[in-house]
Amino acid sequence: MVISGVGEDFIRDIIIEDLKANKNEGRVVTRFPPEPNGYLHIGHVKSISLNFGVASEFKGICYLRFDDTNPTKEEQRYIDAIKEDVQWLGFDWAEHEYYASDYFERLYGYALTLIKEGKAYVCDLSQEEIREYRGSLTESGRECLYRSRSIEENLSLFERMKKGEFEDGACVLRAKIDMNSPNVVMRDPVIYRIIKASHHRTGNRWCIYPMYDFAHPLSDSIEGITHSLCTLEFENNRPLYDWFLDQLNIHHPQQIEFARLNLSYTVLSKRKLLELVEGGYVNGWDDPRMPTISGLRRRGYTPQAIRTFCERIGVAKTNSLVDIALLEHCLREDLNRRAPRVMAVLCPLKVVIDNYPEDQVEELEAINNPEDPLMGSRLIPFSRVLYIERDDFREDPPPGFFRLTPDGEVRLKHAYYIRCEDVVKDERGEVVELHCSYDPRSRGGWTRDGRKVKGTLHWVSAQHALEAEVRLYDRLFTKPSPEEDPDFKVSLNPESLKILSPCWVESSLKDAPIGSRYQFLRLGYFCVDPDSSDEGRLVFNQTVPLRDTWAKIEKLQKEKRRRDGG
RNA sequence: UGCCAGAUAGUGUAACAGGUCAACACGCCUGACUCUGGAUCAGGAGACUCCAGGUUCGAGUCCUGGUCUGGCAGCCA
Repeated sequence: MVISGVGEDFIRDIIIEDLKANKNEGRVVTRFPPEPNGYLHIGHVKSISLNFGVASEFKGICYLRFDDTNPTKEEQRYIDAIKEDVQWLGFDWAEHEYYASDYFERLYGYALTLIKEGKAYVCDLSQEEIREYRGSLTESGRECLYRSRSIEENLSLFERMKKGEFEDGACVLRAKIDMNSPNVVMRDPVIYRIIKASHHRTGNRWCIYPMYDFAHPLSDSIEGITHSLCTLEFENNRPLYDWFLDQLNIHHPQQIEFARLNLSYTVLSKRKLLELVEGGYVNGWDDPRMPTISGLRRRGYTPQAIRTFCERIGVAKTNSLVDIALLEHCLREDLNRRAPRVMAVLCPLKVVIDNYPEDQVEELEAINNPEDPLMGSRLIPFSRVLYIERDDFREDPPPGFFRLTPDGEVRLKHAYYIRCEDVVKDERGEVVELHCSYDPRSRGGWTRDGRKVKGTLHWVSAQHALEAEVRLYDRLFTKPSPEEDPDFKVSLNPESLKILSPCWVESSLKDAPIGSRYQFLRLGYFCVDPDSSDEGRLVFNQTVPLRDTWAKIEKLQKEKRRRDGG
């Protein structure tokens, strides 16, 4: 029952203690309760992973419950998207798909019980008046005269609310608790409001809807939840959560709060993500730059990488900001194992092998994944005209550069050693073509003479290569915590998307299915974007670049030069 | 001048009911290896555990008092 290795946290500690004490007869029941008013993002995965993880570790069960108590904000399409995302992540709620709206009748009954016991009343105060009467953080509130209405009157009024006799906002049902409570949440909170709007599941059956504070604990109780895990901002609401359950004297789950995930260089709030979508700052909820599940999926993230990440960040009560580098590390770790290697040239530079026969084509063997021999190998065509990466040639190489240079020799991966013999430039002095010679003895990328050739380049045969569009992504924001600005959009990264075209990829990618992931050798991981078409249009998304030691060295060199240069 | 919560290397988490040199991961730095400057491997730097007192043979862990940070005044969740 105790988890091996990592995965211990204060919540699991509590559950272990509860189990020892035989609380809940040894059952562990959790739930993931999204409101269907937006798309899931990686912050939600922390909660999903916790709830489903805890349940499975303790031989319990986790439900998926839609918290759909506000018809003005919720939509069926969000429910569909949420289900797809949770499923894609690999979590299984089996037949336990529940809706708070399924409990509306029972919740209404509980409200009647409270009224009958003199613990709830209908209040006619306007929204502004309620706010005034509530007092402030430092001053206690005041009781209004509606608070002393008779039970009969409350019953009849509430009935009329339900029947639709009043307009939206005309009155509300409130719990009668304590207007002087130091906790503002307890100052007679609203538990039912009138909303004459069609609900995505109950249609027009109801015109009164329960508030979260009322619906949530009762839904948890109805379902027999044992541990109700939620984020820190609900800490203040816990006394109210407990109050309803105590007053109604029904099954009482334990609410436990943990810190939500914050990730550097992005925002994780539905409201802000919606703003990015609606403001056209990104191309929809599934834009590969978005931290939404659908965005990450389109970007090429694997469910496993995301789940591993959520396990490694741990669960605690301190507000924290997790370095996105950890997410990227988990991603690379997973992709390194599973992604087949292929060759692709993003910024092409033409290379002509002068001593290679004009119309000869050779098929060379290339291993698909050195991390996994079982993935086998494939044949790739080699011919006289090739493309290599522009960055892989320097006419005037900086120290430590061991790629192609005038008169220098490098290895073409899986192919031959080549030597640069001539550099062709256009009228502006731009290098447009390289003339090289190859060493026939080095076929396969190796010679017996013990020659040391340090640089190895990826390449693609010009006549065989497929044209592709490649989309490069960078962090969405330029600051680690964009939310610290009054307008988080000021630190949006203007270079978060770069479109490269034409790029050239090896011919084996011809029928690569949408979503399939590859390592473009020496460049990074890429996946096929849905914008690709059957007619041969190929679009790749950069999922994450490979660690690039040379880029780091060169950056340091440049910085040093700038400093020394004064 | 309210209530609640939190504070451990750059970042995130540990340290089991006070007891080996405060651990692990990411990141960073070295080096080895390598047909990916990838991966892998080996090593290293980095924390007076928010502060000040106290209890104790012994405190990150307990007590007292501070400081700082976060949350709360929707008919949102």
